Amino acid sequence: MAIEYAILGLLSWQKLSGYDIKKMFAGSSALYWSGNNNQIYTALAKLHKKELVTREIEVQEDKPARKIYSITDKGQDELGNWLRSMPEAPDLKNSFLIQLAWADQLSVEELDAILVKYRDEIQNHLLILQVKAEEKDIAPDGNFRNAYINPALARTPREALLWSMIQENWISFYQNELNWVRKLRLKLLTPEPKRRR
Amino acid sequence: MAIEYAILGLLSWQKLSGYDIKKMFAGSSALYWSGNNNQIYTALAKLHKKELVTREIEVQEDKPARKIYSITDKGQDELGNWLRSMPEAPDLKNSFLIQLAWADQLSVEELDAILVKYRDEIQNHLLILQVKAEEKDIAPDGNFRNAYINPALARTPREALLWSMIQENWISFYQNELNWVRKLRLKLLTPEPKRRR
DNA sequence: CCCATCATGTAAGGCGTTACATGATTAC
DNA sequence: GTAATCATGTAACGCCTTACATGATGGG
Repeated sequence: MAIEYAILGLLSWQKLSGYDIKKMFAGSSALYWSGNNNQIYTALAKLHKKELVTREIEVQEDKPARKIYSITDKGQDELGNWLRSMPEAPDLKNSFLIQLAWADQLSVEELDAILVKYRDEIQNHLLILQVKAEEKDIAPDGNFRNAYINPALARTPREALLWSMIQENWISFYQNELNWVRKLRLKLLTPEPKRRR
Repeated sequence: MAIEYAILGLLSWQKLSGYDIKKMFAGSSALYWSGNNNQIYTALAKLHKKELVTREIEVQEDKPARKIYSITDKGQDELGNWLRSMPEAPDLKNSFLIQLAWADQLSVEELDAILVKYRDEIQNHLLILQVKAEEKDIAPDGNFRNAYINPALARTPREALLWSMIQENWISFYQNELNWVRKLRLKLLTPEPKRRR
């Protein structure tokens, strides 16, 4: 369901092949789908059947033919309705918190070890994000790589603002997580003193 | 996979029926599974087959019989291994960000309207969380309702700290989200001034 | 020689949700 | 009378991931 709107959104931006979309999904965190997501081919077929997109075949020499998809007016309407519809709350699944819940069974050292591992994991994700955010994503041949949602490629100042705030949302999420681990480790080092009454 | 460990964790805390576990999943945000999750019955069957849990049947008058599950030593070992294993990064799926990405097609009013809806949605979730956090979750009959991961019911000071920090993780996530929307709305009201160089 | 890239797709499996089924009791 | 609670479970569906299949070109 959501993936179809994500694709429609991309196509409202510019015409793309399935392969292009796949690469963009892989290179973006905002689009949360996994790198090698072959769902998009079936999703595109569905969108085509519903007449929300049209497809033209671009034959290339030396390389396989590409199927280039464009959004139709009907598709634009459908997208517009979705954009105006009730936003859903984010869904966050953090299995680490379940791990932590029973971590009192671990020794002080073991507990700190997994906290450090978690911190490093988050730090890594944050770094990757920040590197991507700084990339000027237009390759010399004019192709885009991680162009999706890059503020430098936005069409209006407002769109640039939205896109940079989307990046910031991700960055602040990881930063919030880092602050939280730091605080937790501190508290574990210095157990809470008893309060006077 | 993850659900089995979540159940093992709960059973390492105390013996429970499938129905109990179901209610706890429904009443907790840390355990991210949905309210009417019947997966747990099949998961319990799997755990039983693997001999990670034992089951005893408690016959009741007036009410259907309950199957009470307890963790075995083998189950404890399995849980211990998982607790010490590499934590995974949280996975966050925020379809609202995809909505926002193409929201430049909306009017100023329409855009602000969905931002307000999103803010309210988050605020609601936060409130529910905070209310739950304040509940003293032991009902007069001695049964627990949302007892899972309630710091008041922790067995050691360290466990209480962990559990309260798990709650804080959720609260800070929503608060971070609220700050972000506030900032975005402000920026949309007062478009960015050009910088001097 | 092997691997990566380009480009499309199918098939199978895993995980989670929703709906359905049963059946008694209690509350509005 | 209808709904909710207690308590278990099955079946179907949806979404996503992984693996597999094809087949050419170009680089290390």
